[in-house]
Amino acid sequence: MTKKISNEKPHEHLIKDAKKLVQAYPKVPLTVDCVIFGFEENKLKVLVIKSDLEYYQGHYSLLGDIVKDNEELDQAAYRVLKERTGMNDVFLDQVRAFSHPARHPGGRVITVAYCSLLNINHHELKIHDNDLNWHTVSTLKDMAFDHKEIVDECYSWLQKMIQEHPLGFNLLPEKFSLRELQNLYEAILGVSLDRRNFRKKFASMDLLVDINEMEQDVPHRPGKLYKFNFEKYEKNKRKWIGIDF
Amino acid sequence: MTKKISNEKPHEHLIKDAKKLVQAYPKVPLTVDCVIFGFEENKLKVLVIKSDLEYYQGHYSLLGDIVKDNEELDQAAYRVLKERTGMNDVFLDQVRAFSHPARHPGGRVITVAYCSLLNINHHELKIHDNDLNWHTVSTLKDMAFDHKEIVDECYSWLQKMIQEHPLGFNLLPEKFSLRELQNLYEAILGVSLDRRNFRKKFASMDLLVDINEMEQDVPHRPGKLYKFNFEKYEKNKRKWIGIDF
DNA sequence: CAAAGTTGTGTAATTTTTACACAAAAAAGA
DNA sequence: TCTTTTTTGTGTAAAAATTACACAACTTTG
Repeated sequence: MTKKISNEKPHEHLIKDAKKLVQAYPKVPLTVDCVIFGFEENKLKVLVIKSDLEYYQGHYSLLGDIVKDNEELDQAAYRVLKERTGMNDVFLDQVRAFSHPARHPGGRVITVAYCSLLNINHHELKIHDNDLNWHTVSTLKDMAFDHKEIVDECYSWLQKMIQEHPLGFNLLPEKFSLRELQNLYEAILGVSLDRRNFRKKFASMDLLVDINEMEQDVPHRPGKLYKFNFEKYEKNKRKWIGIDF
Repeated sequence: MTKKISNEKPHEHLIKDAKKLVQAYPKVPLTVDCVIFGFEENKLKVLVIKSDLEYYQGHYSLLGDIVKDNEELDQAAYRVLKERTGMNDVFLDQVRAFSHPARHPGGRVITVAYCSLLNINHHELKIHDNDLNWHTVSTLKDMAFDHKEIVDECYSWLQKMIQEHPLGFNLLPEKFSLRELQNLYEAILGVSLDRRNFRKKFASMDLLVDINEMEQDVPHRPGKLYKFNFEKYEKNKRKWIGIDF
């Protein structure tokens, strides 16, 4: 009944010209910023560049760019990544938007932060720019804009994500030893883990493939090398149901 | 050494005028959209409104608005919430940005999705607009724009979050029975849970306060009422370390 | 006052997590 | 080539968490 009445009501105030509507919207400059993590010498690193703003002279900044007309945010982030590192097919995920009106000294700019993980020693990785460098995350400070806040947020995001998803492998070479894997977890989570339990855990997941190779050129007894079986993981991804807080 | 050289290098190409730089940036219209969840008759609901675009005549749309000049995204989302529901102090969290170039028929509009949880029966809740209504999440379809995709994403987000954080309580009255709490979890997660184990779990958390009241006006034996102890939760929030994927 | 429906509770079995130590392998250096 | 150093690789027992499962007491309804 009620439905009928509302259906019969003439559609007053319906907007016919969507284009005109959108043209009247206020517009803001929009950028993406990439927090590109790497892992080297048992430390989590992030790729930064010297700010090109005089205002932030000497401070580091994240790699970012404006979002182009008709460009998706993900696309823009991939573009930044490709332009700056030469890398394709890198893990990348949106974290969140940062919108403080005064976050940019040049006026309002909203940015969407992306988190990316790559292997610092990947042969295709090309860091062209001299001012680009891998900075240890734990010693970062005085960044340009709100970039420190963005890094902090992405770092927290990463800490949570590597416990729930096999992201960490993106930071390692394709072949890695269990020790390297454990070092990665320990460095990122900032804890030390029991070696036997760590190995048992990964063994029970049955997602590491023993490739029958050993580490080379290590100054100690070499460990076995493994690959991560991404296909198997994708197939068996388990839906976790539980309540825990 | 290298450091010294690069320090001595004159700071060529430093941008002096940040304002001019930003003025040259392309700009895009930006909106927020709120996925406002409620819980009623053991079903998860979402607040929707008939689209005011002729293009989407008859389709439901989320509650959203443009982001104003110098307005933070969070602020804009709170404003939408306040204007549409009359509610303050409601749980609200950013989920992610949606940026498909063709997501709006009027041209490019990027939107940032927020997820909000409120008690449908809260006495301060005022749904002024006749076209506003609470729609069961599971039967939603044919929404305007990419709003169905946004709802789906927020629903997934909610399923994950209620397992890790005590968000669910925002959907219930201040005083609730364990049965109501369990119904909430079952409805949102789409599973059925063992009653004894569910109660044991919450009892072991020791975050529910027995307020020595009983349910009123229920057509069966009334259950005890509880409140959630948010203060205690905030104090004892545990940092979970574990690897599980 | 009987019937229907719901609350509230405990225990045993299973699974998962934690803590912990030693022998074998390889490299480095004498 | 032998000794030292460092790291790999492995199992078990205790503790904790999760799961499965049934019955009596209470309240409402008719």
